[in-house]
Amino acid sequence: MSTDRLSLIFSALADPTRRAILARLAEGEATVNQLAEPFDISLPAVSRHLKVLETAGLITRSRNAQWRSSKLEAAPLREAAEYMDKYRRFWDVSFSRLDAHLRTIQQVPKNQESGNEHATEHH
Amino acid sequence: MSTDRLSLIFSALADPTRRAILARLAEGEATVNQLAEPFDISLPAVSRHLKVLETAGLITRSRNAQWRSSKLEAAPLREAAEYMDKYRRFWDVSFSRLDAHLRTIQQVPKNQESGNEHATEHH
DNA sequence: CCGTTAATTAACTGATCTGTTAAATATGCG
DNA sequence: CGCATATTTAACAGATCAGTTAATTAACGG
Repeated sequence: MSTDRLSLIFSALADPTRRAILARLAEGEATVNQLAEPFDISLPAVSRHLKVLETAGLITRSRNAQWRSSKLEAAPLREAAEYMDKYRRFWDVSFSRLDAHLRTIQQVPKNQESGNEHATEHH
Repeated sequence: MSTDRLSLIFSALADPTRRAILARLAEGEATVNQLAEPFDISLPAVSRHLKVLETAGLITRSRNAQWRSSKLEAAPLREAAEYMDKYRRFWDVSFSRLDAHLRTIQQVPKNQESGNEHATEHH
């Protein structure tokens, strides 16, 4: 029984259909039928995927008449990102406590417009 | 048929034993027996976990006499982190193109430090 | 060689996953 | 109410998963 949060989150993310559903929800809330539309699988199958995502905390759902709207929830994604961050030093050659510290106090300006700013919050 | 890289990575990470193995490997290479030592499961079970991690690209293995050493590999973790990063705006309230721009030119310091809550990985 | 140690493979089991179709439930509306 | 629409639940099938024990392979060292 792997009922710990991270296991729930990672196994929810392990399915491509569920990741596609999350990607869709990143653009806004949607009903089950709307979410099912791009896929070749039955509605009950989508319903079960949503249940998995809900159990992992990746979505919340509300009812509006006979429609159930799904909404992306951030917390578990953040949790997963924080897990990855523990391993950042293994791939980010420019990552070290010293380097992070320097970036924090110096705020080295970036010429690129890719707002990739994980220097301020984490470590 | 979910043989895509991200699915392999996330399902490898979905198991707490495998995450514990990765955590151990973050401290350095180790043999199968050394990796198996903390767990109550058989050696073949650990061997299979290593196979899963290897298939996901999360470790590589080398042979030294009768010992097989496992080594943590960064690329898949980075890949997973980059996936998460696409959703960063959903949890990081201070994250947006505008906000990143403002931080770049204004140098707003942020010193919030969150404790490392999920340190225990074993089951 | 032979015995020992390290690790994997084989064969099997029970549980969980992903999908199906059919039936059930929930809600709005004429 | 009674029908249509949206969604979930039930029951089932096949695949994959995580574990076991027993057998096998690989390499070293007397």
